[in-house]
Amino acid sequence: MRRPSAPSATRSPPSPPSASVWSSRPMSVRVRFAPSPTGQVHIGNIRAAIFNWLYARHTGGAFLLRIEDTDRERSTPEAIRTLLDVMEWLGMTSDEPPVYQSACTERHLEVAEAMVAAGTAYREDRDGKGECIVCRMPESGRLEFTDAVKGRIRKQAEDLQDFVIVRSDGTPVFHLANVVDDHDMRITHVIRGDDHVENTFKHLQIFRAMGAEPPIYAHLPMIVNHMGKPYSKRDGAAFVGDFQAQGFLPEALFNFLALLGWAPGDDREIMTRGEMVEAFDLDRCKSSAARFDLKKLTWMNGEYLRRLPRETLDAAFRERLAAGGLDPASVTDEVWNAILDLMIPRTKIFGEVPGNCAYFFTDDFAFDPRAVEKRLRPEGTRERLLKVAETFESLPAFTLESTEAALRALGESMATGIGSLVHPVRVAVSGMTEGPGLFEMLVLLGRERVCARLRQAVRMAG
RNA sequence: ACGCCCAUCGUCUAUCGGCUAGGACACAAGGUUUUCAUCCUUGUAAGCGGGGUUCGAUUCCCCGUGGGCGUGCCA
Repeated sequence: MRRPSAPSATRSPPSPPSASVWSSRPMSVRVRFAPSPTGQVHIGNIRAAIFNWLYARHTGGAFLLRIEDTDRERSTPEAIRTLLDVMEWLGMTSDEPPVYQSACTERHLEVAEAMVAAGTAYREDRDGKGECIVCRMPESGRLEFTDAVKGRIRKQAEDLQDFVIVRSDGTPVFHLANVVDDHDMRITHVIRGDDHVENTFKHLQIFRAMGAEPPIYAHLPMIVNHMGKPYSKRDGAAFVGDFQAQGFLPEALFNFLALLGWAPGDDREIMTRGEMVEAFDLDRCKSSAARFDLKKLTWMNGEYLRRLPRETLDAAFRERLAAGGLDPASVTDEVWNAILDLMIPRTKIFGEVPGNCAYFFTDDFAFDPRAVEKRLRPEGTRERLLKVAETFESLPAFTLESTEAALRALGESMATGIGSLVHPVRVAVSGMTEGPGLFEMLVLLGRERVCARLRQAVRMAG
């Protein structure tokens, strides 16, 4: 398949897209994701990969991976590993062995030479750096192509300039390598970012020079940040790895990203892979930029998270707690399961697990300053906390019912109401203002720990 | 500067000339309990401006405006 088809000697202009041998019969779709491994995979790039993947699956075609590793500096084995890992994490693996662009350099140069021989390219010394090879663009007329998502796109030849395809140091430039590889991989649809629309004219010109039928191009709108500006690394989470680290689920990220620039047409949002594959199509893709809404992703992640089987959640909680320096085994199985029951509905991202559950596993948990200020500082809290501790200590049994009854009784006798007890107690034992029902929490922590924490909190109280 | 592309609630989007403009996130209120989350109900909220075409424009055309991209021996 890597065979060079001899570039035709046709002159620059017409070269009608003559029906090639196989174009008369239904050619099966072949798409590719062609990232350059930089060590991180950008969210915009992976979205392009998702659309390629969906299109391949929808049409029953092939999804291929081409690693554009010609930048030897950055394309380290680790960077490539990261890329492959991300692809696998999201469940998108190449249907054929990945093509490494760096292995195709000779072929690229061979095409360039053939273009020079045919007159569709020429050698020139542009800036005294030595001779490079330049591709000839048409000098007049109008160029156009039909983009599968943007429709007809045209440009006057005057607005296009001849461009370098081989540097004076003998290395092929992106445009050449990209096109030759797409050709050799028999790519039928190039689905890529918006930022490549203008390049398409150059690419088409190289295809023409090769005497080959160009693929169909589909340009996806860009993803922009919350400010509406192009999403960059400066925007915080811009890489797939960031989301992975924060504990987002691959299925949720996939679903969310698929909905940026595409919609099934009905009102479905949460969809299975199969549903997305079935509903996906290029002509349902939008052509305007989409903003990345972290809140919606977070919501969607929560939806996916809560549908996970118990064992998966159990394992994920254990893993996250351990990563946060907490020991899940420090509580009994019974308590552990009760904690899960309480915390799962309150979890949207696994990354927040250690922070939200710390007080169950250690006495050395953090106090939210604002919570302390609001619930512990107020006048009289000290006395109330002490009183609660004494009451709890004198209880015959420390249960859901007994603790609640005791606190209510105390609250009524105090005129400040039960709220003036409940809130400070919560902060005293957990360090925060939110969490499971107070009495469930108390019982799980146990009388000893609760009372100790109440007495400790007195020091912070007003 | 020139060229290309884009333009519906705050955000993601539906609408392929008939719209009382639909859904989701977020937000607000209520059901609820001490908080938070979940769940349910309800509510606020949109067609960038100006011209045309048409019986009728969010939908088609033009001009503005705004934004993005491009104009590299970067990818």
